[in-house]
Amino acid sequence: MELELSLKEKIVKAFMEIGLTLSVDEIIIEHSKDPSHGDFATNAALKYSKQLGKNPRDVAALVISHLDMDGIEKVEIAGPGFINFFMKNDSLQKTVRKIIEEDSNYGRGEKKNFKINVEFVSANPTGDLHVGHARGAAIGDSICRILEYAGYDVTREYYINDAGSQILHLAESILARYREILGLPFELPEDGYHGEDVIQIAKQIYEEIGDKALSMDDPIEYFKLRGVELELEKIKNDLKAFGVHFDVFSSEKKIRENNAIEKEIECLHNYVYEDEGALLLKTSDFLDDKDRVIRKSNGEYTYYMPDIVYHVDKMSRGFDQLVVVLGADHHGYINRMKSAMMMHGYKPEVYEVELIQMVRFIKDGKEYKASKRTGDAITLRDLCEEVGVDATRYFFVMRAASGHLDFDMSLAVEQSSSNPVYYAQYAHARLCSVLEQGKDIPLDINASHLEKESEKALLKHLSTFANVVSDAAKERAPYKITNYIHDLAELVHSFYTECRVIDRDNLDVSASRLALCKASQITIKNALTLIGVSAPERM
RNA sequence: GUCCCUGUACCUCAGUUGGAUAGAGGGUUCGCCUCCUAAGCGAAACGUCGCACGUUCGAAUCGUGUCAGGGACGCCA
Repeated sequence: MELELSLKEKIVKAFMEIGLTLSVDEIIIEHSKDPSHGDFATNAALKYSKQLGKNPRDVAALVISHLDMDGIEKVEIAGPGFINFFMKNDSLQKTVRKIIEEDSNYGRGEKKNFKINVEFVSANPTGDLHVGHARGAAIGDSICRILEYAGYDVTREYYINDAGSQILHLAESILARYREILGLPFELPEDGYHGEDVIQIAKQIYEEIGDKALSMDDPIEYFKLRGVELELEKIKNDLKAFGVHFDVFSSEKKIRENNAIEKEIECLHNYVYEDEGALLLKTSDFLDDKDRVIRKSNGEYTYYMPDIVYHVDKMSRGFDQLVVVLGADHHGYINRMKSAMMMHGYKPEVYEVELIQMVRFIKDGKEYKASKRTGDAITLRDLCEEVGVDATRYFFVMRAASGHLDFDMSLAVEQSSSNPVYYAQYAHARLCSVLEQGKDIPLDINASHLEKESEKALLKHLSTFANVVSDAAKERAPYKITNYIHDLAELVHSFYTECRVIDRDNLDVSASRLALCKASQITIKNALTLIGVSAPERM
């Protein structure tokens, strides 16, 4: 069993015996930074002394007198009433066996039977994915990996806006380029897409069908369809190269079929009213500061309307929770959608938005704006080529999503300790190398010969992995994983420097240290996998 | 004007949901390879946690006010 959890249960039990019922979640275990404060500490005596009507130090003494000391070396009361726990070595050492036995499942949470739909990227299929999408992809995908690992059922979903006016502009732009290829007079639409990719798509369509589009009844409809397909194909390829896949692609066009929008309006009729020829939804009855237009006076629906249908559809597919990763400019949109969900009787919490803040690129100390190749905004493909997938993913998730991110491109390609990606990967490669060289020595999975401070510090950190995963999942915070990875790599490097692992004259110690190496290697790899970064065996 | 986010070392950011002497990386300075990967380790310097009250045993963390920066507020998506 998890070291911390069993400790929490012991504390709960002790409190129960002195007359206070607590749940395990209410107990906070801290990892002491100062070794003289023990391995773990709790503030529970301070926190609940008032409820017991005693002073904190007395409560601490009482708790200790009722504490099950199995696995605990000694306990101290410190300061105003902290309880410090000094664990027996063997209880820490048990984590080594646990990690090696569970291997690639170490840190995995129990099945929660809780279905979460995570929608991310959802870029319009009208061009390449740019930086904003890239960070959304890295964070969204990492959140999914972490949630799955923590035991949730996760569906990764991409919403394709394939019905709006921007798709019309795309089709018109492709048609213009198509006519250009055929040597016919053409005119690029003002709101069109003027990029190189549109020319490529026109070329491909010409290769597929020759000049047949000219004789079609409705060539625009064809170009819409094929254009979206081809743009989407490129997006999928870029995402695949970035290590991101989706379970479900939902199409706005499909959502609009079968009068679904009209039915939805009928369903919401209690909250719909007309004003100056437009149709509005009374979102201000809920969380919004004003009502929102759902159908313009010219009869067209605003984007908001199919979005409502789409999210109601998601809920009808049986999810307990919807998570949507959006750019920070969509901030005003959240309460609008929550309001619509509430009209359907859902709690507002089921619709949860993770806002992604802007990324600023720094190169050679200066802000860096444009892509080398196209002169336009930096694309996901540019990043994969210039910086590489591992570094890009690591950098994108290493800060809280809600914060602005400075992406130092010079640092990201640097192969040194300054670069956090290589720092972590190097730790993994080093461990692999040692394990390879000591492969003839049988591992001591009881890790019975670990005494040094650096060994114990490493062990302690390894034992907290599952807690970190669970926390990162609840908070939708992949950066907590990168923080964990960094700390782990640091401890590994310290241990490696202080402790000679392979020592043919001292095989007992070597066997224990190799087991510790194996456990560390597994944990680093599992953690890196959670953010989609590779764990190389050699560097 | 209304609402949201941010304010911690020279720079970029953590800070375990209110805990013990506020941390890490970059940058700067110094030391460490005859030995498992020096893509590494160790040490030094760097702080009014924007500011002021309040809540309590205890505040970077919670509340109120205030200052500064960014963003959102369309019959756009």
